[in-house]
Amino acid sequence: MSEDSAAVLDRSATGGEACAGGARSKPRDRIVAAARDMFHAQGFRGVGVEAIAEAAGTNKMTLYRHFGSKDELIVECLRSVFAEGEALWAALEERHHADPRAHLVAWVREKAEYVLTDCRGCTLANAAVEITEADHPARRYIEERKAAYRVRLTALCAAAGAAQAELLADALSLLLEGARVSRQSGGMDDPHTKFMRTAEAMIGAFAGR
Amino acid sequence: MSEDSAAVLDRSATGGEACAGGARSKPRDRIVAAARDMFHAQGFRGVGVEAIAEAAGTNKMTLYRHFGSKDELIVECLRSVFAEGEALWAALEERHHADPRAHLVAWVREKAEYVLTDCRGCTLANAAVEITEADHPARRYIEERKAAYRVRLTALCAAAGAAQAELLADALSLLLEGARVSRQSGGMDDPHTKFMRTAEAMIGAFAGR
DNA sequence: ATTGGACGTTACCGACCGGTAACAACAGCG
DNA sequence: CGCTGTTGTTACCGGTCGGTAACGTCCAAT
Repeated sequence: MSEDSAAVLDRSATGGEACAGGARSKPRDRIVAAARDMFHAQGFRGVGVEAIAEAAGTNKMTLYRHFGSKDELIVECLRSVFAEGEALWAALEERHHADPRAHLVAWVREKAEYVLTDCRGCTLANAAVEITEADHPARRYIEERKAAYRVRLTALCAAAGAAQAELLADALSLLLEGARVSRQSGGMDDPHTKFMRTAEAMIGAFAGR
Repeated sequence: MSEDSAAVLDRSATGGEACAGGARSKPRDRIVAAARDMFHAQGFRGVGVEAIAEAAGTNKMTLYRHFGSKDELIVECLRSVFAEGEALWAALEERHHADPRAHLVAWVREKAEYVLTDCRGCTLANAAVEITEADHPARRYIEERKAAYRVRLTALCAAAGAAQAELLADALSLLLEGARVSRQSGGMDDPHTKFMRTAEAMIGAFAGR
């Protein structure tokens, strides 16, 4: 009952690089990997640091040697999540750098698939819902990143020839965020389908066909 | 520091009836009223029963005489929130019973104003995000109510002459849910404005003009 | 006036949580 | 080899939380 979940999630947390041999990744990386999963699945307030350390195959003391507090660990997890999103965006950009409109609908498709796969929504948005302390460091970070994401999506919509790029970008954001939260609260079958259909219809309406 | 917040929220929690004289409403009603506010503002896991009882001008023991557990109280609060939504819907229906399309855009307007006013989103959806236990009684309730709300909105869209009533209803739901959560995570100025503009444009596209 | 039921008050319980101290084991590296 | 920095282990602290027991108080109905 003690070490049954140790080396299970021995992923390399830096990206997709293989960790040579049977060598475990460094404790810090395992901690943020485990914390990301558990925070996402059970909520930030629903997971204790001890459980995180155990799931990461280490212990609480080591965790606190790398992160000054649970709140710092939370912020680091959000950073990690956002970085992953950045990587996905960069991949899309590279694949469709010549055709912004194709980039945009590829983005919609990807997000739709993500909504289909994961039933616990956007970690950033969930954090905003769950972390209510106004001065929590995670709040500032979330706002920054959501804003940054918005200007990028707006730029893409503009590049795709949208009539009102900002309005289209915001509408798409609303739809996506709504699809993710609707997935959690039930009451709608296949929100990702509805998201994709409406989003693509919207792109068609704003950016010609 | 002890009884400074006692008789402050002495609202009659049954609706709009005036409570005659200076008579306080019953403890049970004050408890759910206080709990609703605090859960909404600070999250379900972020508020303790003792704080709720104190804010309601009573004490923990009385709270547990009315509610078997904190989880039961949570469900009761969700029930109360939903009942309030029902009342608002009924009022709209009565005012626009002859014109479903007017009813629909009035609904959009009302929700837009709500998004503008309240910065902590939909209590039902927040609960779905925050309460991660799969077997929590609140989960079942949320799913039921969201589903019920959906069939009603779909019926309204159909009555308003929408081409694809279900798709329109779901799209509006996505937009609304997205607007509410976007209000919390920042990154967008005036989500309610964007919600109203896109929603009305959508109604126009689906239900003629 | 008596009674019964709802409410208030205090104290308490066990469990958990975030965070820390102290010390042992272990690596790599000169 | 010895040294240094990272990790593992255990035990502990204060605080908070959900929930309960026991008893006192008040009011309303009979």
